[in-house]
Amino acid sequence: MLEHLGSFERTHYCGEISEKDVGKEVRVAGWVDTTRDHGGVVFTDLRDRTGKVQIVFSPEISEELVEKAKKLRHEFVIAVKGEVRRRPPGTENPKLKTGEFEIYARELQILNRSLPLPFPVEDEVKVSEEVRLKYRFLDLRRPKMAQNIIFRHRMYQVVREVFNREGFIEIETPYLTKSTPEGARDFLVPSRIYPGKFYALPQSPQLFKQILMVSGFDKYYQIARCFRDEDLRADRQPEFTQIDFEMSFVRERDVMEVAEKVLRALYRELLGIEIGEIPVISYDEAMERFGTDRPDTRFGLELKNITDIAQKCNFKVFRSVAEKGGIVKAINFEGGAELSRKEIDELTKFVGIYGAKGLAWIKVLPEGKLQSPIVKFFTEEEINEILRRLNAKPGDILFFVADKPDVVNAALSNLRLRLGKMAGLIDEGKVNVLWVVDFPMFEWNEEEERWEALHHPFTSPREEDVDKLLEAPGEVRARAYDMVLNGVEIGGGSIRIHREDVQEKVFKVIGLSDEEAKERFGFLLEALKYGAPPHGGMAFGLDRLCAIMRGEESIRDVIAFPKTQRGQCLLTGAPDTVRKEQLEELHIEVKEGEEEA
RNA sequence: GGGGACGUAGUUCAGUUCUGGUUAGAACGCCGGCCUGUCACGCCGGAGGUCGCGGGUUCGAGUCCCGUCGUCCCCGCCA
Repeated sequence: MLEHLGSFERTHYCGEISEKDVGKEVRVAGWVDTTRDHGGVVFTDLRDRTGKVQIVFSPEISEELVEKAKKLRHEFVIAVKGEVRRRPPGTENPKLKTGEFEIYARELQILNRSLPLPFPVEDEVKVSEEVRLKYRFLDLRRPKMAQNIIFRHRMYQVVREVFNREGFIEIETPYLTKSTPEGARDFLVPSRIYPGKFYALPQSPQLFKQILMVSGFDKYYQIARCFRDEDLRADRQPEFTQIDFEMSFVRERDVMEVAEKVLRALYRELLGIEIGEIPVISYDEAMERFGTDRPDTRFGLELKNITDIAQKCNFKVFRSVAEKGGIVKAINFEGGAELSRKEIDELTKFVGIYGAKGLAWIKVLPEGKLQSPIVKFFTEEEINEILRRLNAKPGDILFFVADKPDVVNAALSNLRLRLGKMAGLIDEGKVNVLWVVDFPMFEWNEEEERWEALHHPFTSPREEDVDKLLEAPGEVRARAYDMVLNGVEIGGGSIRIHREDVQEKVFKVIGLSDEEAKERFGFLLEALKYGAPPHGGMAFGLDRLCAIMRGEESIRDVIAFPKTQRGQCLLTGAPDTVRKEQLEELHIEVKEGEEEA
């Protein structure tokens, strides 16, 4: 039954049949989307990656041909030779790009069959992700998914165009490299030649690109795969792609300008959107106003600090928090006074996820009266100052969280997002980009009782802070910058340390002994001794950016073959056990009872 | 490591708790037949189920209990 391609040569893609082809003989090939058998005439929608076109099999051409066409089923692979005709008046299909035309088939080759499908190949498919991932080859035939993947391809091209035009050199860095402590868990690759030794897959090309600067390449870029063995989320995969670049003899602004060029080109050329001036705000300001270093500034509902009032008030919950170094912040959910007790309870539960022990509230009723479980603890002056500071009007509800700063900020920044969504305050059409700068260099890790690099330990401190590195690490500011798009961190970078003495100091602050530093990063320290130029760079998260630009919720929908939340590839079944001989060659023994069936 | 939602034909779901009871339904898809302008074609007929898996309670379990596996969302984690 199946036929060979023979001398068939495709002349057109399905989705590209147009006015100029009318009357011409064309040859198309693809997958059978649907067939409609009318007894006499048979209609088939033929699909390839460009779209669909209707094929007509008519008994007026050949009874035999129609009989053959009746055998077509979903996703059969066929090649068709026929004449493009304008459809008879009244039978045009406005839903199809090619809906004014159709191909009158003269020849039909059935090249392959398909089993009945586990799910229909169409955009509005309501099927579990589990099934989609198992049959990813079918999922990727769905026009929306195919377009996502093609869009991603076009992103690579635009990115390369910009960097090439700006004089950057594309260089590949190794995937088999050295494990580095600090940061995420590494994926390890055992060495066959060196028993007991391991390569690590890179968490980023960071160290290699810095070394390339020392080598004098001056401007480097790469669309690089990165690997991190951490738990997954909707926006996190164990392997992901970065648009990575690095430049020598630059300051923050130079790097940021290149990044802006890349982002602007992507939006202009792929979506026809011009991105305007990109504002810059400090980390401190972002934390104060939004409670996060990646604020979504498409809407208001900003946080207000009332710790000073809390310190003096008679509400013990607030006051004791303030006295212990905690803070109290509040948010005015305008027009929210109609929230029910149940809804408030739900929001209380919601902030609990982020560690908040409670959610205090004050309703300003339409007639101006206050309703709240906590007003009785405050003087009239204090209440008036709170209302003034939050710009509260009748009909509003104020929410308060008191706790350690990170808990308050996490709880309220997430509450802000939730309320913004709930009230429909977020304009999904907006493209809101901003820079966050002036990050602290270090963060105190309470569990490990040591300072940690907030960005990474190769980030340069500000010149004027270098002297404070050892005495007051908490006050040191980093020369780092993050790019935030609609509340998503899409990229980040920094001016790096190019002096060995400064790099050693930073290692010391984060508790890395000289020996350890040498052991793990000796090659970097060594390189810094041989004429390392001042340099800096940045990396964009390509998957996230692609997902945002395509309006997808999950980066899995812009990755051809993603992993599940437990890190499995449902298509191939990875990870999987390997043969005993393979393990032996690698000098690896799996502990008894820890093997999965 | 923790919290939550879900798991029943190929697929999406109903049935599941309060209230366990003979033969587990629907839609789409699939198979067969009819139909010359459909495009979510239409009409007639048919097949298709280890109710995720294991154990328990019971005269009797899709339904109740315990465990386990899987998918998704979140917290921790992700320099």
